[in-house]
Amino acid sequence: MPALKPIELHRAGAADLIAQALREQLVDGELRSGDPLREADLAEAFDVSRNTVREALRLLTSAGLAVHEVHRGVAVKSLTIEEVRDLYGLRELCELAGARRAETIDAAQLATLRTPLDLAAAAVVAGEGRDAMTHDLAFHRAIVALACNRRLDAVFVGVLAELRLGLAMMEPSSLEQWPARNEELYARFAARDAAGASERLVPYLARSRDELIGHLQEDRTGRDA
Amino acid sequence: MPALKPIELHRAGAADLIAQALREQLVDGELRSGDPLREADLAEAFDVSRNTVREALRLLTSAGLAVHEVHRGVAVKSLTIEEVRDLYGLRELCELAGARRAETIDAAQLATLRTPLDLAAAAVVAGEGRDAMTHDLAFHRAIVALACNRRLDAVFVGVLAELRLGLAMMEPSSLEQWPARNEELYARFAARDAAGASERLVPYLARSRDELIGHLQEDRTGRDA
DNA sequence: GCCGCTCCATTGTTGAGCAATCTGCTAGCG
DNA sequence: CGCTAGCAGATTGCTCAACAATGGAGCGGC
Repeated sequence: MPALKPIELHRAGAADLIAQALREQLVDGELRSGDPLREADLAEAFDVSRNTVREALRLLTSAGLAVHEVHRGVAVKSLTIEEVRDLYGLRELCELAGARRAETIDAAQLATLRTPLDLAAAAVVAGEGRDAMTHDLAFHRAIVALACNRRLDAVFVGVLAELRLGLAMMEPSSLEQWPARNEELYARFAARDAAGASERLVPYLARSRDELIGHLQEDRTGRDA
Repeated sequence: MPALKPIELHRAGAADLIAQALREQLVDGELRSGDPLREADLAEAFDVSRNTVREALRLLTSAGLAVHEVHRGVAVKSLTIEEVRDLYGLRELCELAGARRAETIDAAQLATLRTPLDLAAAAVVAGEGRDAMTHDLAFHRAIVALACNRRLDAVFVGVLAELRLGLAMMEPSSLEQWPARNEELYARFAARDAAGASERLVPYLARSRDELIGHLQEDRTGRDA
């Protein structure tokens, strides 16, 4: 037999499942920045023991999605403007590393870029803002994946997860423009034009960053008032 | 009163302390790749409950320093050659991001590069290989810090921690050459020559990577025999 | 030799319990 | 009226003991 498949089952324990469930509530916007994550509540909600919840919260905390203050508990992290700037800086490093590989891209890799692009476009047409963002981010993840570095992928996934903390609470203003922008970017990859892809990526990210920062500033002034 | 100090106390819980203790045992080489981390043993050794140990192990695992297989427990991670390659790829991205800032470096930043360099040189003279490596890595951390991106720093610290898993088990072969290499690199920063710094950084890292990979291959063949 | 079985060590998870600490409220004081 | 001290409730930090679930090692039969 040809060695069936070395697939790692990576079975998950309860704590992992709960952490994942909370992550999903984060991207769905059901949990907003600053919301407290009380152990007793979660234990009852998920019908597990408080200890298991604590393990799940440790996972979220070390993933950077929540903050933990001793004797005050865990709360959904709220991003500062400086953190957003740093996250986008790191995001740019990751994506540029992927873009650099555009020169040697092959058909299969191009397809991994194409798929989320089509899904995102469909979601935009359907007016599903949240789905559009999910697939848009998947497109960018595929760009990073071109660098063929799993560790880099892991970092990027973490960065996106944290960014979603902020992105989840804003309606993207220019949703309709995304497909055109992404197509333009995709065309550079299809043409194996690494420099062109990079040149388009940087202002793309800068604009996204400024949009999020602007939103945070609005939110902050609104909160102070 | 002028707002005493906005210092974050960041008090640590028992789990954090244990995780830190284990981290230190890792860099000191007391724990080697593959060593099992049994909950009961650690609970007794640190005189805490098994639950607290579990939390600490979760932290180590999500930091990438240990692996966790359900119902089989936690063990110190052992790096594959591919992972080392990926880690060095990511490390290069981080350090190049710092090197790019060499053009605008000021005297204070230059001093942050100088200090670990001197400490490393002293350790080499004293024949303290482990200390030499610690300070050498601090030098590289200072390079990355030039990028003024805390998130990037955090990623880099994680990368170095994982690399130490491999570095801890080998005696660096060319220890005496380090100071000269580092001085050469430092000179490029002092001269605000970003391009020159990058050009020297890349082969420096490549050599370090190949040394580690070579050591891993030796070890692997040795283990199979 | 190989297959299945049993036993043992270890992990996964629970639930209760208590000390430490934070928070908000109230009472007393100037 | 404003302010501080302190009390009470809520919440977390950590422990302990228990039991189920699982994986691996050893063992006997074929």
